Amino acid sequence: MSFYLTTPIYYVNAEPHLGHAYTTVVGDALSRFHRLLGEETRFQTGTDEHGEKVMEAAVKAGLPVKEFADRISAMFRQTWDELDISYDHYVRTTAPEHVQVVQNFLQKVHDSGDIYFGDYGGLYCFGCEAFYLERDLVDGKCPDHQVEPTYIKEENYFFRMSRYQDWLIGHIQENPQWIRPERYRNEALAFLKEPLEDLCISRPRSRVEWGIPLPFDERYVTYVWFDALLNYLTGLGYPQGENFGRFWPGQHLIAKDILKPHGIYWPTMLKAGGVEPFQHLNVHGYWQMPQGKMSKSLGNVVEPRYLAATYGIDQIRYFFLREMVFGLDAHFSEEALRIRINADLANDLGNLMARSLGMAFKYRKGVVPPPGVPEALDKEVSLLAQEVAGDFLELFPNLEFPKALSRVWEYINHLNRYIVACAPWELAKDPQGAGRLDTVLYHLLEGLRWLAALLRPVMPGSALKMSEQLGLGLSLWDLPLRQVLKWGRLLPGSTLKKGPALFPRLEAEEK
RNA sequence: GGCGGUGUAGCUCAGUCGGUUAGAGCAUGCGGCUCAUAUCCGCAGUGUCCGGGGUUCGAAUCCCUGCACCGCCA
Repeated sequence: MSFYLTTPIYYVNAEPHLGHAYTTVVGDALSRFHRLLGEETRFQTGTDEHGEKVMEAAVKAGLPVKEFADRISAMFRQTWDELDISYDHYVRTTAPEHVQVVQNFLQKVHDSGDIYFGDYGGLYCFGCEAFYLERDLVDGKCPDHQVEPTYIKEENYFFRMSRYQDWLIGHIQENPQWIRPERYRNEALAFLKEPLEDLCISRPRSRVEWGIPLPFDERYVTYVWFDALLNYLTGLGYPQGENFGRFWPGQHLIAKDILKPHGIYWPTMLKAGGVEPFQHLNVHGYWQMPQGKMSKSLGNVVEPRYLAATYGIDQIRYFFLREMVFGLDAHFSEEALRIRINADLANDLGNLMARSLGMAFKYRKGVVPPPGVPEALDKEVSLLAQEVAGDFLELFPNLEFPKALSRVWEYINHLNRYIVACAPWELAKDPQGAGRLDTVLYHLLEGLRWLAALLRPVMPGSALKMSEQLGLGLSLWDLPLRQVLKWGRLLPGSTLKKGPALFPRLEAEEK
Protein backbone atom coordinates (compact mmCIF):
# COMPACT_ATOMS: atom_id res chain seq x y z
CA MET A 1 0.00 0.00 0.00
CA SER A 2 1.52 3.30 -1.06
CA PHE A 3 0.43 6.88 -0.85
CA TYR A 4 1.72 9.73 -2.98
CA LEU A 5 0.50 13.25 -2.44
CA THR A 6 1.54 16.52 -3.98
CA THR A 7 0.91 20.17 -3.39
CA PRO A 8 1.10 22.43 -6.40
CA ILE A 9 4.55 23.76 -7.02
CA TYR A 10 4.36 27.36 -6.00
CA TYR A 11 5.06 30.10 -8.47
CA VAL A 12 8.11 32.05 -7.36
CA ASN A 13 6.88 35.44 -8.47
CA ALA A 14 5.57 36.06 -4.95
CA GLU A 15 6.41 35.12 -1.40
CA PRO A 16 4.57 32.43 0.59
CA HIS A 17 1.19 33.45 1.92
CA LEU A 18 -1.66 31.95 3.90
CA GLY A 19 -3.10 30.05 0.95
CA HIS A 20 0.17 28.30 0.19
CA ALA A 21 0.50 27.45 3.85
CA TYR A 22 -2.97 25.95 4.08
CA THR A 23 -2.46 23.65 1.10
CA THR A 24 0.88 22.56 2.40
CA VAL A 25 -0.29 21.95 5.96
CA VAL A 26 -3.22 19.88 4.74
CA GLY A 27 -0.86 17.89 2.56
CA ASP A 28 1.50 17.36 5.41
CA ALA A 29 -1.19 16.28 7.85
CA LEU A 30 -2.65 13.90 5.32
CA SER A 31 0.66 12.33 4.46
CA ARG A 32 1.65 12.07 8.10
CA PHE A 33 -1.62 10.28 8.68
CA HIS A 34 -0.92 7.74 5.96
CA ARG A 35 2.66 7.36 7.09
CA LEU A 36 1.45 6.64 10.61
CA LEU A 37 -0.87 3.99 9.26
CA GLY A 38 2.26 2.30 8.02
CA GLU A 39 1.73 3.00 4.34
CA GLU A 40 4.66 3.75 2.15
CA THR A 41 4.22 7.47 1.80
CA ARG A 42 5.67 10.20 -0.32
CA PHE A 43 4.76 13.85 0.01
CA GLN A 44 6.02 16.34 -2.48
CA THR A 45 6.02 20.09 -2.77
CA GLY A 46 8.25 22.53 -4.61
CA THR A 47 8.46 25.61 -6.77
CA ASP A 48 7.52 26.57 -10.29
CA GLU A 49 10.21 28.83 -11.62
CA HIS A 50 9.81 29.47 -15.33
CA GLY A 51 7.77 31.96 -17.30
CA GLU A 52 7.45 35.61 -18.06
CA LYS A 53 6.14 36.67 -14.69
CA VAL A 54 9.15 35.29 -12.90
CA MET A 55 11.37 37.14 -15.34
CA GLU A 56 9.55 40.36 -14.62
CA ALA A 57 9.68 39.88 -10.87
CA ALA A 58 13.40 39.23 -11.11
CA VAL A 59 13.96 42.40 -13.09
CA LYS A 60 11.97 44.32 -10.52
CA ALA A 61 14.09 42.86 -7.75
CA GLY A 62 17.21 43.68 -9.71
CA LEU A 63 18.50 40.12 -9.72
CA PRO A 64 19.46 37.63 -12.39
CA VAL A 65 16.46 35.43 -12.91
CA LYS A 66 18.02 32.20 -11.67
CA GLU A 67 19.33 33.89 -8.57
CA PHE A 68 15.92 35.38 -7.93
CA ALA A 69 14.23 32.00 -8.33
CA ASP A 70 16.77 30.43 -5.99
CA ARG A 71 16.01 33.02 -3.38
CA ILE A 72 12.23 32.71 -3.44
CA SER A 73 12.37 28.95 -3.68
CA ALA A 74 14.55 28.87 -0.58
CA MET A 75 12.09 31.14 1.15
CA PHE A 76 9.28 28.66 0.55
CA ARG A 77 11.44 25.88 1.81
CA GLN A 78 12.28 27.82 4.92
CA THR A 79 8.62 28.49 5.56
CA TRP A 80 7.77 24.80 5.31
CA ASP A 81 10.51 23.93 7.74
CA GLU A 82 9.07 26.42 10.16
CA LEU A 83 5.66 24.82 9.86
CA ASP A 84 6.93 21.29 10.49
CA ILE A 85 6.20 20.19 6.94
CA SER A 86 7.61 16.73 6.41
CA TYR A 87 7.98 16.67 2.66
CA ASP A 88 9.92 13.81 1.16
CA HIS A 89 10.86 15.62 -1.97
CA TYR A 90 11.17 19.25 -2.97
CA VAL A 91 10.92 19.65 -6.70
CA ARG A 92 12.11 22.66 -8.71
CA THR A 93 11.31 23.19 -12.35
CA THR A 94 14.78 24.59 -12.93
CA ALA A 95 16.38 21.33 -11.82
CA PRO A 96 18.12 19.44 -14.65
CA GLU A 97 16.12 16.25 -13.94
CA HIS A 98 12.89 18.13 -14.41
CA VAL A 99 14.02 19.75 -17.62
CA GLN A 100 14.96 16.33 -18.89
CA VAL A 101 11.57 14.84 -18.07
CA VAL A 102 9.69 17.70 -19.70
CA GLN A 103 11.71 17.35 -22.86
CA ASN A 104 11.28 13.59 -22.97
CA PHE A 105 7.59 13.91 -22.46
CA LEU A 106 7.22 16.55 -25.14
CA GLN A 107 9.18 14.44 -27.56
CA LYS A 108 7.04 11.44 -26.82
CA VAL A 109 3.79 13.29 -27.36
CA HIS A 110 5.22 14.93 -30.45
CA ASP A 111 6.26 11.57 -31.86
CA SER A 112 2.83 10.13 -31.33
CA GLY A 113 1.32 12.98 -33.31
CA ASP A 114 -0.43 14.95 -30.60
CA ILE A 115 1.63 18.07 -31.04
CA TYR A 116 1.38 20.10 -34.23
CA PHE A 117 2.72 23.39 -35.52
CA GLY A 118 0.25 26.10 -36.29
CA ASP A 119 -0.31 29.78 -36.08
CA TYR A 120 -2.50 31.81 -33.93
CA GLY A 121 -3.26 35.49 -33.87
CA GLY A 122 -4.90 37.35 -31.07
CA LEU A 123 -4.81 39.95 -28.38
CA TYR A 124 -2.21 38.98 -25.85
CA CYS A 125 -1.84 40.28 -22.31
CA PHE A 126 1.69 39.89 -21.06
CA GLY A 127 0.57 40.11 -17.46
CA CYS A 128 -1.76 37.14 -17.83
CA GLU A 129 0.44 35.29 -20.27
CA ALA A 130 -2.76 34.64 -22.16
CA PHE A 131 -4.72 35.58 -25.25
CA TYR A 132 -7.97 37.46 -24.96
CA LEU A 133 -11.02 37.78 -27.14
CA GLU A 134 -12.44 41.25 -27.84
CA ARG A 135 -15.56 40.53 -25.87
CA ASP A 136 -13.60 39.67 -22.73
CA LEU A 137 -11.93 43.03 -22.57
CA VAL A 138 -13.18 45.86 -20.44
CA ASP A 139 -12.82 49.17 -22.27
CA GLY A 140 -10.39 47.45 -24.56
CA LYS A 141 -8.18 46.49 -21.64
CA CYS A 142 -7.36 43.29 -19.84
CA PRO A 143 -9.76 42.99 -16.90
CA ASP A 144 -7.00 41.82 -14.58
CA HIS A 145 -4.19 44.16 -15.41
CA GLN A 146 -6.01 47.14 -16.90
CA VAL A 147 -3.54 47.10 -19.72
CA GLU A 148 -4.34 47.14 -23.41
CA PRO A 149 -3.39 43.77 -24.84
CA THR A 150 -1.13 43.63 -27.85
CA TYR A 151 -2.10 41.97 -31.08
CA ILE A 152 0.29 39.15 -31.65
CA LYS A 153 0.32 36.76 -34.52
CA GLU A 154 2.78 34.01 -34.10
CA GLU A 155 3.46 30.46 -34.98
CA ASN A 156 3.39 28.02 -32.13
CA TYR A 157 3.08 24.42 -31.17
CA PHE A 158 -0.25 23.07 -30.06
CA PHE A 159 -1.21 20.07 -28.03
CA ARG A 160 -4.22 18.14 -29.36
CA MET A 161 -6.16 18.37 -26.16
CA SER A 162 -9.45 18.24 -28.04
CA ARG A 163 -8.76 14.67 -29.02
CA TYR A 164 -9.13 13.56 -25.39
CA GLN A 165 -12.26 15.48 -24.49
CA ASP A 166 -14.64 12.54 -24.75
CA TRP A 167 -12.30 10.28 -22.87
CA LEU A 168 -12.00 12.86 -20.11
CA ILE A 169 -15.74 13.36 -19.77
CA GLY A 170 -16.17 9.62 -19.55
CA HIS A 171 -13.47 9.29 -16.96
CA ILE A 172 -14.94 11.98 -14.75
CA GLN A 173 -18.37 10.46 -15.02
CA GLU A 174 -17.23 6.96 -14.24
CA ASN A 175 -15.17 8.06 -11.25
CA PRO A 176 -17.32 10.28 -9.05
CA GLN A 177 -14.57 10.71 -6.47
CA TRP A 178 -11.88 11.52 -8.99
CA ILE A 179 -12.24 15.27 -8.68
CA ARG A 180 -13.50 16.08 -5.23
CA PRO A 181 -15.43 17.61 -3.57
CA GLU A 182 -18.29 17.25 -5.99
CA ARG A 183 -18.77 20.93 -6.74
CA TYR A 184 -15.44 21.01 -8.55
CA ARG A 185 -16.20 17.84 -10.42
CA ASN A 186 -19.36 19.57 -11.64
CA GLU A 187 -17.39 22.61 -12.57
CA ALA A 188 -15.02 20.55 -14.67
CA LEU A 189 -17.91 18.77 -16.36
CA ALA A 190 -19.61 22.09 -17.05
CA PHE A 191 -16.47 23.33 -18.67
CA LEU A 192 -16.27 20.23 -20.81
CA LYS A 193 -19.74 20.79 -22.22
CA GLU A 194 -18.15 23.18 -24.68
CA PRO A 195 -15.73 21.92 -27.28
CA LEU A 196 -12.21 21.89 -25.95
CA GLU A 197 -9.63 23.98 -27.78
CA ASP A 198 -6.18 22.67 -28.41
CA LEU A 199 -3.62 23.99 -25.99
CA CYS A 200 -0.86 26.29 -27.13
CA ILE A 201 2.19 24.82 -25.43
CA SER A 202 5.05 26.94 -26.71
CA ARG A 203 6.30 30.49 -26.55
CA PRO A 204 8.78 31.89 -29.03
CA ARG A 205 12.14 32.32 -27.48
CA SER A 206 12.39 35.78 -28.95
CA ARG A 207 9.68 36.85 -26.56
CA VAL A 208 10.10 34.55 -23.57
CA GLU A 209 13.50 33.24 -22.84
CA TRP A 210 13.07 31.85 -19.36
CA GLY A 211 11.75 28.38 -20.03
CA ILE A 212 12.50 24.87 -21.17
CA PRO A 213 13.43 24.65 -24.87
CA LEU A 214 11.25 22.39 -26.97
CA PRO A 215 13.31 19.33 -27.85
CA PHE A 216 12.11 19.41 -31.44
CA ASP A 217 12.43 23.15 -32.04
CA GLU A 218 15.04 25.21 -30.26
CA ARG A 219 13.35 28.45 -31.27
CA TYR A 220 10.66 27.85 -28.66
CA VAL A 221 10.34 27.32 -24.96
CA THR A 222 7.63 25.33 -23.22
CA TYR A 223 4.47 27.01 -21.94
CA VAL A 224 4.69 27.20 -18.14
CA TRP A 225 1.71 25.00 -17.35
CA PHE A 226 2.88 22.19 -19.58
CA ASP A 227 6.23 22.48 -17.87
CA ALA A 228 4.91 22.83 -14.34
CA LEU A 229 2.35 20.03 -14.30
CA LEU A 230 4.95 17.48 -15.21
CA ASN A 231 6.67 18.07 -11.87
CA TYR A 232 4.31 15.49 -10.41
CA LEU A 233 6.08 12.88 -12.49
CA THR A 234 9.54 14.39 -12.29
CA GLY A 235 9.62 14.04 -8.55
CA LEU A 236 9.17 10.28 -8.93
CA GLY A 237 11.96 9.88 -11.42
CA TYR A 238 9.59 9.19 -14.30
CA PRO A 239 9.83 7.21 -16.47
CA GLN A 240 12.47 4.79 -15.22
CA GLY A 241 12.71 5.60 -11.53
CA GLU A 242 11.59 2.94 -9.12
CA ASN A 243 9.57 5.53 -7.21
CA PHE A 244 7.43 5.99 -10.27
CA GLY A 245 6.41 2.37 -10.27
CA ARG A 246 5.90 2.42 -6.55
CA PHE A 247 3.94 5.63 -6.10
CA TRP A 248 2.11 6.50 -9.28
CA PRO A 249 -0.82 7.16 -9.53
CA GLY A 250 -0.93 9.64 -6.68
CA GLN A 251 -3.22 12.34 -5.42
CA HIS A 252 -3.01 16.06 -5.96
CA LEU A 253 -3.98 18.83 -3.65
CA ILE A 254 -4.82 22.22 -5.12
CA ALA A 255 -6.73 25.43 -4.48
CA LYS A 256 -9.77 26.10 -6.61
CA ASP A 257 -8.11 28.71 -8.81
CA ILE A 258 -6.05 26.10 -10.63
CA LEU A 259 -8.80 23.60 -11.25
CA LYS A 260 -8.65 24.04 -15.00
CA PRO A 261 -5.01 23.17 -15.57
CA HIS A 262 -5.25 20.24 -13.16
CA GLY A 263 -8.69 18.98 -14.09
CA ILE A 264 -8.43 19.46 -17.86
CA TYR A 265 -4.88 19.97 -19.14
CA TRP A 266 -3.16 17.55 -16.84
CA PRO A 267 -5.28 14.43 -17.37
CA THR A 268 -5.24 14.91 -21.13
CA MET A 269 -1.48 15.33 -21.01
CA LEU A 270 -1.15 12.12 -19.06
CA LYS A 271 -3.44 10.33 -21.46
CA ALA A 272 -1.45 11.55 -24.45
CA GLY A 273 1.78 10.51 -22.76
CA GLY A 274 0.45 7.05 -22.02
CA VAL A 275 0.53 7.55 -18.27
CA GLU A 276 -2.25 6.39 -16.01
CA PRO A 277 -4.46 9.22 -14.68
CA PHE A 278 -3.91 10.46 -11.15
CA GLN A 279 -6.00 8.97 -8.37
CA HIS A 280 -7.67 12.05 -6.95
CA LEU A 281 -7.69 15.76 -7.50
CA ASN A 282 -8.51 17.29 -4.15
CA VAL A 283 -9.67 20.89 -4.45
CA HIS A 284 -9.95 23.33 -1.58
CA GLY A 285 -11.37 26.83 -1.21
CA TYR A 286 -10.05 30.19 -0.19
CA TRP A 287 -9.46 31.90 3.08
CA GLN A 288 -11.53 35.06 3.06
CA MET A 289 -9.68 37.84 4.77
CA PRO A 290 -11.44 40.29 7.05
CA GLN A 291 -10.74 43.21 4.73
CA GLY A 292 -11.77 41.34 1.62
CA LYS A 293 -9.62 39.53 -0.86
CA MET A 294 -6.05 38.97 0.12
CA SER A 295 -3.80 41.18 -1.95
CA LYS A 296 -0.54 42.94 -1.65
CA SER A 297 -2.05 46.33 -2.39
CA LEU A 298 -4.50 45.99 0.48
CA GLY A 299 -1.66 45.10 2.78
CA ASN A 300 -3.57 42.19 4.26
CA VAL A 301 -1.26 39.45 3.09
CA VAL A 302 -0.72 37.17 6.05
CA GLU A 303 2.71 35.65 6.27
CA PRO A 304 2.66 32.09 7.50
CA ARG A 305 5.98 32.56 9.23
CA TYR A 306 4.61 35.44 11.24
CA LEU A 307 1.65 33.32 12.32
CA ALA A 308 3.80 30.38 13.32
CA ALA A 309 6.20 32.58 15.25
CA THR A 310 3.42 34.48 16.99
CA TYR A 311 0.94 31.72 17.78
CA GLY A 312 2.86 28.49 17.47
CA ILE A 313 3.16 25.96 14.69
CA ASP A 314 0.68 23.42 15.96
CA GLN A 315 -1.81 26.13 16.83
CA ILE A 316 -1.82 27.27 13.21
CA ARG A 317 -1.99 23.76 11.86
CA TYR A 318 -4.91 22.93 14.11
CA PHE A 319 -6.72 26.10 13.13
CA PHE A 320 -6.31 25.41 9.42
CA LEU A 321 -7.76 21.96 9.65
CA ARG A 322 -10.45 22.67 12.20
CA GLU A 323 -11.77 25.87 10.74
CA MET A 324 -12.01 25.23 7.01
CA VAL A 325 -14.36 22.66 5.54
CA PHE A 326 -12.28 21.19 2.77
CA GLY A 327 -13.55 22.54 -0.52
CA LEU A 328 -15.39 25.53 0.88
CA ASP A 329 -14.21 29.04 1.58
CA ALA A 330 -13.66 30.02 5.18
CA HIS A 331 -12.98 33.21 7.06
CA PHE A 332 -9.60 33.98 8.44
CA SER A 333 -8.89 36.41 11.23
CA GLU A 334 -6.40 36.50 14.03
CA GLU A 335 -9.32 36.89 16.38
CA ALA A 336 -10.85 33.62 15.19
CA LEU A 337 -7.46 32.02 15.57
CA ARG A 338 -7.10 33.25 19.14
CA ILE A 339 -10.55 32.01 20.01
CA ARG A 340 -9.74 28.54 18.71
CA ILE A 341 -6.44 28.49 20.53
CA ASN A 342 -7.89 29.47 23.87
CA ALA A 343 -11.12 27.53 23.72
CA ASP A 344 -10.04 24.29 22.07
CA LEU A 345 -6.35 24.02 22.78
CA ALA A 346 -5.66 25.84 26.05
CA ASN A 347 -8.95 25.30 27.90
CA ASP A 348 -10.08 21.93 26.61
CA LEU A 349 -7.07 19.88 25.66
CA GLY A 350 -4.17 21.64 27.38
CA ASN A 351 -5.98 21.98 30.63
CA LEU A 352 -7.15 18.38 30.50
CA MET A 353 -3.56 17.30 30.17
CA ALA A 354 -2.44 19.62 32.96
CA ARG A 355 -5.08 18.57 35.46
CA SER A 356 -4.65 14.87 34.72
CA LEU A 357 -0.90 14.97 35.11
CA GLY A 358 -1.25 17.27 38.07
CA MET A 359 -3.36 14.71 39.89
CA ALA A 360 -1.11 11.85 38.90
CA PHE A 361 1.77 13.70 40.50
CA LYS A 362 -0.13 14.90 43.51
CA TYR A 363 -1.73 11.58 44.34
CA ARG A 364 0.59 9.00 42.79
CA LYS A 365 3.99 10.67 42.64
CA GLY A 366 3.97 10.76 38.86
CA VAL A 367 3.77 7.03 38.35
CA VAL A 368 1.08 5.43 36.19
CA PRO A 369 -1.11 3.48 38.59
CA PRO A 370 -2.47 0.03 37.77
CA PRO A 371 -6.16 0.03 36.83
CA GLY A 372 -8.61 -2.02 38.87
CA VAL A 373 -11.80 -3.57 37.57
CA PRO A 374 -13.46 -0.92 35.40
CA GLU A 375 -16.86 0.39 36.39
CA ALA A 376 -19.50 1.74 34.03
CA LEU A 377 -17.95 5.20 33.83
CA ASP A 378 -14.55 3.77 33.03
CA LYS A 379 -15.91 1.48 30.37
CA GLU A 380 -17.49 4.48 28.73
CA VAL A 381 -14.09 6.08 28.53
CA SER A 382 -12.49 3.15 26.78
CA LEU A 383 -15.44 2.46 24.51
CA LEU A 384 -15.76 6.06 23.40
CA ALA A 385 -12.06 6.16 22.62
CA GLN A 386 -12.53 3.31 20.22
CA GLU A 387 -15.62 4.80 18.61
CA VAL A 388 -13.98 8.17 18.15
CA ALA A 389 -10.81 6.65 16.78
CA GLY A 390 -12.83 4.54 14.37
CA ASP A 391 -14.64 7.58 13.04
CA PHE A 392 -11.46 9.61 12.90
CA LEU A 393 -9.72 6.96 10.84
CA GLU A 394 -12.55 7.10 8.36
CA LEU A 395 -13.10 10.85 8.23
CA PHE A 396 -9.52 12.04 8.07
CA PRO A 397 -8.38 10.41 4.82
CA ASN A 398 -11.67 11.58 3.31
CA LEU A 399 -10.58 15.15 3.91
CA GLU A 400 -13.32 15.70 6.46
CA PHE A 401 -11.00 17.45 8.86
CA PRO A 402 -13.43 19.58 10.87
CA LYS A 403 -15.66 16.57 11.45
CA ALA A 404 -12.76 14.36 12.41
CA LEU A 405 -11.43 16.93 14.86
CA SER A 406 -14.86 17.69 16.33
CA ARG A 407 -15.12 14.04 17.09
CA VAL A 408 -11.79 14.11 18.91
CA TRP A 409 -12.97 17.08 20.90
CA GLU A 410 -16.08 15.20 21.92
CA TYR A 411 -13.72 12.78 23.56
CA ILE A 412 -11.74 15.53 25.22
CA ASN A 413 -14.96 16.97 26.63
CA HIS A 414 -15.97 13.55 27.77
CA LEU A 415 -12.74 13.13 29.72
CA ASN A 416 -13.23 16.51 31.36
CA ARG A 417 -16.69 15.40 32.44
CA TYR A 418 -15.35 12.05 33.58
CA ILE A 419 -13.04 13.83 35.98
CA VAL A 420 -15.90 15.78 37.49
CA ALA A 421 -18.05 12.66 37.72
CA CYS A 422 -15.33 10.68 39.48
CA ALA A 423 -13.96 13.54 41.60
CA PRO A 424 -10.51 12.07 42.18
CA TRP A 425 -9.83 14.71 44.87
CA GLU A 426 -12.61 13.14 46.93
CA LEU A 427 -11.26 9.64 46.36
CA ALA A 428 -7.85 10.84 47.49
CA LYS A 429 -9.19 11.90 50.87
CA ASP A 430 -10.35 8.41 51.75
CA PRO A 431 -7.90 5.48 51.90
CA GLN A 432 -10.81 3.26 50.85
CA GLY A 433 -10.82 5.09 47.54
CA ALA A 434 -7.23 4.25 46.62
CA GLY A 435 -8.05 1.46 44.19
CA ARG A 436 -10.78 3.48 42.61
CA LEU A 437 -8.44 6.46 42.25
CA ASP A 438 -5.88 4.24 40.53
CA THR A 439 -8.47 3.12 38.01
CA VAL A 440 -9.70 6.62 37.28
CA LEU A 441 -6.22 8.04 36.85
CA TYR A 442 -5.26 5.19 34.59
CA HIS A 443 -8.27 5.71 32.36
CA LEU A 444 -7.52 9.40 32.13
CA LEU A 445 -3.91 8.94 31.19
CA GLU A 446 -4.70 6.18 28.75
CA GLY A 447 -7.36 8.39 27.17
CA LEU A 448 -4.73 11.08 26.78
CA ARG A 449 -2.46 8.61 25.09
CA TRP A 450 -5.16 8.00 22.50
CA LEU A 451 -5.58 11.71 22.01
CA ALA A 452 -1.87 12.14 21.41
CA ALA A 453 -1.96 9.35 18.84
CA LEU A 454 -4.95 10.76 16.97
CA LEU A 455 -3.70 14.32 16.97
CA ARG A 456 -0.24 13.42 15.84
CA PRO A 457 -0.75 14.09 12.12
CA VAL A 458 -2.28 17.48 12.87
CA MET A 459 -0.07 18.65 15.72
CA PRO A 460 3.09 16.57 15.57
CA GLY A 461 5.09 18.67 18.03
CA SER A 462 2.42 18.78 20.68
CA ALA A 463 1.59 15.12 20.27
CA LEU A 464 5.21 14.29 20.87
CA LYS A 465 5.26 16.44 24.00
CA MET A 466 2.19 14.63 25.21
CA SER A 467 3.80 11.28 24.60
CA GLU A 468 6.88 12.37 26.53
CA GLN A 469 4.87 13.67 29.46
CA LEU A 470 2.88 10.46 29.47
CA GLY A 471 6.14 8.58 29.67
CA LEU A 472 5.61 6.61 26.48
CA GLY A 473 8.81 5.01 25.32
CA LEU A 474 9.58 4.95 21.64
CA SER A 475 8.50 1.33 21.49
CA LEU A 476 5.02 2.42 22.47
CA TRP A 477 4.93 5.56 20.42
CA ASP A 478 6.52 4.70 17.13
CA LEU A 479 4.21 1.95 16.04
CA PRO A 480 1.67 1.83 13.23
CA LEU A 481 -1.34 3.82 14.32
CA ARG A 482 -3.70 0.88 14.51
CA GLN A 483 -1.38 -0.81 16.97
CA VAL A 484 -1.03 2.29 19.07
CA LEU A 485 -4.80 2.40 19.22
CA LYS A 486 -5.33 -0.57 21.50
CA TRP A 487 -6.83 0.13 24.88
CA GLY A 488 -4.55 -0.59 27.79
CA ARG A 489 -1.15 -0.14 26.21
CA LEU A 490 -0.12 2.47 28.74
CA LEU A 491 2.14 0.63 31.16
CA PRO A 492 1.33 0.86 34.86
CA GLY A 493 4.48 1.72 36.76
CA SER A 494 5.95 3.90 34.05
CA THR A 495 6.95 7.40 35.05
CA LEU A 496 5.26 10.57 33.94
CA LYS A 497 7.06 13.79 33.27
CA LYS A 498 6.04 17.27 34.23
CA GLY A 499 6.21 19.90 31.56
CA PRO A 500 5.16 23.43 30.80
CA ALA A 501 1.64 24.12 29.61
CA LEU A 502 1.04 22.44 26.28
CA PHE A 503 -0.89 25.38 24.84
CA PRO A 504 -0.46 28.56 26.87
CA ARG A 505 -3.57 30.63 27.08
CA LEU A 506 -3.42 33.85 25.09
CA GLU A 507 -4.35 36.78 27.22
CA ALA A 508 -6.43 39.53 25.70
CA GLU A 509 -4.75 41.87 23.24
CA GLU A 510 -1.07 41.92 22.90
CA LYS A 511 0.81 42.59 19.71
C1' G B 1 -26.18 36.43 -21.00
C1' G B 2 -25.86 30.78 -19.60
C1' C B 3 -24.98 27.28 -15.61
C1' G B 4 -24.11 26.24 -10.54
C1' G B 5 -23.63 27.30 -5.26
C1' U B 6 -24.91 29.80 -0.81
C1' G B 7 -28.64 32.41 2.50
C1' U B 8 -30.39 28.72 9.66
C1' A B 9 -29.20 32.03 17.06
C1' G B 10 -25.26 38.18 18.25
C1' C B 11 -20.77 35.48 15.39
C1' U B 12 -18.93 30.87 12.67
C1' C B 13 -21.48 26.96 10.96
C1' A B 14 -24.16 21.40 11.36
C1' G B 15 -28.84 19.82 9.90
C1' U B 16 -29.36 12.38 6.57
C1' C B 17 -34.70 9.52 3.24
C1' G B 18 -39.69 15.39 4.25
C1' G B 19 -41.42 13.50 10.59
C1' U B 20 -42.46 15.37 17.21
C1' U B 21 -40.20 20.92 21.42
C1' A B 22 -34.61 23.29 14.71
C1' G B 23 -28.89 21.87 16.72
C1' A B 24 -23.25 22.63 18.02
C1' G B 25 -19.15 25.77 19.20
C1' C B 26 -17.95 30.79 20.51
C1' A B 27 -19.93 35.03 23.05
C1' U B 28 -23.79 36.22 27.18
C1' G B 29 -26.34 35.18 32.16
C1' C B 30 -26.89 32.15 36.59
C1' G B 31 -25.24 28.03 39.67
C1' G B 32 -21.44 24.21 41.23
C1' C B 33 -16.41 22.10 41.93
C1' U B 34 -11.17 22.97 43.44
C1' C B 35 -7.36 18.31 40.36
C1' A B 36 -6.11 22.10 36.58
C1' U B 37 -3.55 27.04 32.13
C1' A B 38 -9.32 32.28 36.24
C1' U B 39 -9.41 26.42 33.76
C1' C B 40 -13.63 22.51 34.19
C1' C B 41 -18.86 20.83 35.05
C1' G B 42 -24.26 21.94 35.09
C1' C B 43 -28.39 24.99 33.75
C1' A B 44 -30.67 29.02 30.83
C1' G B 45 -31.96 31.12 26.79
C1' U B 46 -32.89 33.98 22.29
C1' G B 47 -34.49 32.00 15.67
C1' U B 48 -39.81 35.52 10.25
C1' C B 49 -34.60 28.58 8.95
C1' C B 50 -33.67 35.31 3.00
C1' G B 51 -39.03 37.05 0.95
C1' G B 52 -43.49 35.16 -1.64
C1' G B 53 -46.34 31.11 -3.59
C1' G B 54 -47.19 25.72 -4.18
C1' U B 55 -47.16 20.11 -3.17
C1' U B 56 -48.15 17.31 1.47
C1' C B 57 -51.54 14.90 7.13
C1' G B 58 -46.69 17.32 7.90
C1' A B 59 -41.47 21.56 4.68
C1' A B 60 -35.22 24.45 7.04
C1' U B 61 -35.56 20.00 3.77
C1' C B 62 -39.25 18.91 -2.36
C1' C B 63 -41.29 22.32 -6.66
C1' C B 64 -42.02 27.43 -8.72
C1' U B 65 -40.75 32.53 -8.20
C1' G B 66 -38.33 37.03 -6.38
C1' C B 67 -34.05 39.25 -3.76
C1' A B 68 -28.88 39.25 -1.98
C1' C B 69 -23.95 37.44 -2.11
C1' C B 70 -20.33 34.17 -4.44
C1' G B 71 -18.21 31.00 -8.21
C1' C B 72 -17.59 28.88 -13.13
C1' C B 73 -18.36 29.57 -18.32
C1' A B 74 -19.14 32.90 -22.44
